[in-house]
Amino acid sequence: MNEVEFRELRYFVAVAEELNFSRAADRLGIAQPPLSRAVRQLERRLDVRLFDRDTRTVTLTPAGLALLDEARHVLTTMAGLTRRIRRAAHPGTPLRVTAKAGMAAGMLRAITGHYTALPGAPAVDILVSGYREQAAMVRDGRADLALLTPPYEARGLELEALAEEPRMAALPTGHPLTRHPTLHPADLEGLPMPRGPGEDGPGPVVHDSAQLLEVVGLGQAVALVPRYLADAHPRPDIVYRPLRDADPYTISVAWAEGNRSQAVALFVRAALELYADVPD
Amino acid sequence: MNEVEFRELRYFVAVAEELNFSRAADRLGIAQPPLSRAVRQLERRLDVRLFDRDTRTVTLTPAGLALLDEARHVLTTMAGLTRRIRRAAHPGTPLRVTAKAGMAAGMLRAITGHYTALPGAPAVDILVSGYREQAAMVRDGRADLALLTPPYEARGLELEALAEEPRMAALPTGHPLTRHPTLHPADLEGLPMPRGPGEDGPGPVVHDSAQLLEVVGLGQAVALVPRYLADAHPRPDIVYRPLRDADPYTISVAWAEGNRSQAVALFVRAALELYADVPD
DNA sequence: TAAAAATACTCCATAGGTATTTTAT
DNA sequence: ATAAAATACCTATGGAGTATTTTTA
Repeated sequence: MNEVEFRELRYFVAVAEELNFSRAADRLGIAQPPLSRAVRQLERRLDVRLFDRDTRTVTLTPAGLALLDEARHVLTTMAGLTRRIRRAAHPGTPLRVTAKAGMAAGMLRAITGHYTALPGAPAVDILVSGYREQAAMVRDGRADLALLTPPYEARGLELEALAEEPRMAALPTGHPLTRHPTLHPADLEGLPMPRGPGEDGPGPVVHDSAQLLEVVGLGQAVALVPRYLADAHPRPDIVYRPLRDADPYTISVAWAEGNRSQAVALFVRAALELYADVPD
Repeated sequence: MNEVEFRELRYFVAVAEELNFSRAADRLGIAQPPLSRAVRQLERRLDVRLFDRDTRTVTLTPAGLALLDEARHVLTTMAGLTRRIRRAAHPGTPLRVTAKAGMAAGMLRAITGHYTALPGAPAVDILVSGYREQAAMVRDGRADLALLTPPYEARGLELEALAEEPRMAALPTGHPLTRHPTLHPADLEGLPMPRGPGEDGPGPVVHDSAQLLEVVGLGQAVALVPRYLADAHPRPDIVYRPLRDADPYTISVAWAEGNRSQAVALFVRAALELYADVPD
């Protein structure tokens, strides 16, 4: 037995995240000594030191850092695979599609309608998902498909572009820039922009588009939003202005790399039939 | 312990490929009963029947078929990860780059020269690889990087486009189509084209570009080849003609998804500095 | 009847637990 | 003095082996 096992990767990731064997063991629900031994065994198998450790501090070696990223990916792939296979076996389970609240309204409803009319198509559950959570939900199998807008991490996903939405600048009413009928991305340079949790930079942190519009309306930031969002949320405290020469949002449908299920393929085909106006 | 383990996937894939527990056990170097039990345990864990089996025949269920593809992918990812981490830990190991014989000559030599001049860049080993084997070599960790031309399976890879090569039609001397100075892809419709091992269709099977040119020269087929190949192999028995409106070959540099090693990043940067004439 | 999977059992390698020691702060 | 990893030792789960039975082409 000289092969790395999943359990060892799970243990390694826990230690790498806690940087403390005792806490990691606690989190894993095992005792500390077996965890120490399992990590040592992994190091032996890979013939690599993954942690520099003394009795007070644990730090990742460069090799450990490289492994951490890849091991996380393997684990989520595995989690997703497990969920998908479990579901695939029980026929009649609805397809789970996730999208941001705002965009889902029109586009996802249209695709779903078109899809469920097809012969042999199962029911569709629409999942609302948190800020920038769609890609992760597809990767780990909580959803079968997602409608995505950038930015997203494409790793572990397969994508098909569906549509391009022009972007609008959202400005607080009365902002000096609102005097211009159209704006250029450079005009917004240096102004505070909202950011998602986890992103860094200046500007207020927002968790969804409602909060984003709120902080713009209060004059705390300006934002770039796709046009569907502007259309769906006319507000007296916000003025939208079209942007010249900004990259449009490309809205894509995504599914887990390697998912060859009939239902997923049908859904993608339905989506492309309705929306495929983007050249490959 | 309710988690699927790596070993179970290996066992499952062996049985799925052999469709015979005894032979699979033999291949795995274990006895048949533990293999049967391991597969049953996997089925219990996934709560899915993977094989329909009686004592005479073993066949994959639809769920099993779906799992096979994904399990293979997880196994090669894991094999690649292991190789990469093992190598990453021993500094000074040369970077392994693979490409087809024909193209490697110019492009890979140029990139390698540019790369090795950089400070901190390790040596580079150039690996020759078999027909359409480059992507697989990167996925399973035998190579760190590859120069690829279509068609290839992008799963598990990250890519950066480097250059576009126009395609030429390779025709046997004296072929009626050689009377036209340029051709259109439609002109070749229906003619026998060489194919790689594993591809199906009419036309002779070839393993490398030398064989490909040979069968063309013998009048057994016509072929589409990138221009560098035409330039490198002028032959009296073959006439090359430019193609109008054919998709060019996009030559890309590829590395394993998630490989964030310094040396790989440097190499990609060196490649892009020399060849990045392709818009993103 | 013969080939192949399942069952029954035995064994032992190893994952995991408890108690203790070592080490660095 | 203390927090945390390593070591020592024990237990038991379950992975693997051998022998045998069951099943069906």
